[in-house]
Parts: sequence; C-alpha cells; structure tokens
Amino acid sequence: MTLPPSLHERIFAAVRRIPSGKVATYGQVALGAGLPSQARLVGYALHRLPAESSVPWHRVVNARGGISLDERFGAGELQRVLLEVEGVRFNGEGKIDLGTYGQKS
DNA sequence: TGCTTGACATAAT
DNA sequence: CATTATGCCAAGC
Repeated sequence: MTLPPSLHERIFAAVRRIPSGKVATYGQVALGAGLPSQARLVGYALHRLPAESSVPWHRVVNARGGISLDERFGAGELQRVLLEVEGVRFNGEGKIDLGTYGQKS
C-alpha cells in the first residue's frame, strides 16, 4: 500500500490490537487509532465491518462497558456470547467490569 | 452535490 | 448516573 490507510483501516488495526479476554471502549480504540475524540468513526466503521473481517469488533464496547446494540436483535447477543467465550463476564446490568477487563483511566 | 443520521466520548450542568 | 452540548468522519438519500 503506497497510499496512506484510510481512517477506517486505522481503526480496524487498533481493534485487532485488543488482547483476548479484554475489552476496549470506542474512545480507547479511537485514541489507539490516532483519532482523539473520534469514537463515532469507530462505531460507524465497525457497523460497516463485514463478517469476513478478522477484526474482533466484539471486544469494543461503549464507555459504560455495555453493548451499544440491542442484544435481542442478534448482533448484540452475538457480541455478548463472543465475549463470554473469551472469558469476559457481565454484571447484573449486562455490562462489563471495565475496572477488570477494560483499561483504567 | 448538500443535508441528515449514526455500534460514541467527554465535559458541563 | 441522566441530560445537554460539541466534535468529527463516512454513508445514505
């Protein structure tokens, strides 16, 4: 690639850097992708991300450690299942303990 | 071609 | 923690 990667590609690369059994917020991913305060692009990029991609988008959650998607609509449930498989536990509110699985600010 | 919406975050109230 | 306002890029219409 002679041309510089698009912002989306940078985001995908940042998401791939998320270690298994851990989760990162959109802000953390955006920051790692070199996009400060650009969390919207992260979410939008993941939304447009094809299932064929090797990007662990399920490790990306919102600032509250919760899934932004509706679990009952399929995609959200898939994310929760994938996270549980990697060893991530959810609390009673269906959120992740960012103090344990997420990066502490 | 221009406006609106969108897997969000952060600071302020 | 809820709500409001702001920032920002890409895709849809």
